[in-house]
Amino acid sequence: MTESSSSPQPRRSDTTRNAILAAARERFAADGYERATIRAIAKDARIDPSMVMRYYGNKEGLFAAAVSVDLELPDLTALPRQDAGPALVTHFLRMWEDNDVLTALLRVGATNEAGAERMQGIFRDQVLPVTRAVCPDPEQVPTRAALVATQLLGLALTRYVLRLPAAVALHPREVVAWLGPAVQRYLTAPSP
Amino acid sequence: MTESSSSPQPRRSDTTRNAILAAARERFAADGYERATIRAIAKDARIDPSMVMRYYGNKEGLFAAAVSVDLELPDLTALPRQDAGPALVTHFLRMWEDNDVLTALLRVGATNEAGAERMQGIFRDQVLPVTRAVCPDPEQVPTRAALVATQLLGLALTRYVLRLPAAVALHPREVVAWLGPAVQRYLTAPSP
DNA sequence: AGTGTAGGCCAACACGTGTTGACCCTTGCG
DNA sequence: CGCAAGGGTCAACACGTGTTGGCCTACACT
Repeated sequence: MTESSSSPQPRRSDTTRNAILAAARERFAADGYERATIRAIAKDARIDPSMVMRYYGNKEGLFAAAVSVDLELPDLTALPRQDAGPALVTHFLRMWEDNDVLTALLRVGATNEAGAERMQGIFRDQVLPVTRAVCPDPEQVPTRAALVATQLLGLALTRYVLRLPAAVALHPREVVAWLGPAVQRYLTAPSP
Repeated sequence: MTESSSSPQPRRSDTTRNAILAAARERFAADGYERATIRAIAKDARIDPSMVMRYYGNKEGLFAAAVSVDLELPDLTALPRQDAGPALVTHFLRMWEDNDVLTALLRVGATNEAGAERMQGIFRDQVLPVTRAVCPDPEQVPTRAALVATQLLGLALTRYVLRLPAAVALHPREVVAWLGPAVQRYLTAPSP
């Protein structure tokens, strides 16, 4: 029970709110924005659809509340520079494996303009800074970060969204062993 | 009753059919499956929505007819083995730049189960064989093809769907220079 | 010419959606 | 106890969707 951190008193309805958010995350991740209906989410949360509106205003508000992403990216300056790539891949893999939100965001980002913008924001606010810490030439930071995103989001897409069998079958160890060096190269290798 | 199916006479309605398909491709690419409405497609084609049903049965049939993908992958055995990666990247880049269908398919694949299955089919029927021609160990073919897909689809996702500014800004030459070696490594480098 | 058939439009149906407002029930406090 | 306030439900609205069937029109063939 958290009471003094930001919201003064725990409301009696918090469990319902959380149930709604959990159900919303699941359905957005599974179905995307349009096909995840408020009625279905409410049903999952064992609640009336109108409660969703009461608490979150409208569908967009629900999505905004349900999908807030903190990649918790590690501080890459803390380890040897040539380990950054594998470390990033490892972190992403674990993050995606047990986090509906990321799949939801990717699915929605692929169809919904607002979703795409949100992903751009995450890239700008979370990926770029971390890249900046590792990459020598500041001018190359956006390019290199974009290349990294290319590879990591491609992994997420094929493995968690499209579910290409061959991509799903990869053992996490294999993924790190293969993608780690590739990402490392995007981060620190001299421009070709 | 009518003519044979192999090379029938050009029907009077072919221009309409093509207009519908073109409009469908555009809208599916721009909006994804659910938000691309038959009414909107019909309007673009300057036609009544019911014509779409007459010619393609239902929305799913329209999608199936509109999105038929031939990647026209080059024969990688025709060039030096170490050029396969850059050649693949170059080909994909050109393919995506002027082909709505691919973006449409990716968008739909991200939300729609049927779309995802279609992408799996393309991977199986078109990407796997080409990889097989280049990759020495047959047992590794699925893995390596999946890795390639990871990188190439990641590029398409960030550049054409999410439109991350830094990914859009990359000059095609840069893309090839950076991704070419990465793809090459996935194809032919010894397993790590 | 006449006529059958394919091309095309219109209006409507059934349904599912997001959203709303009126109405209960429980809780906590005076 | 009484009673306000918030948590929760019900039924309905307005709208957009995929889809259907009836009707009109213009061409092609005999």
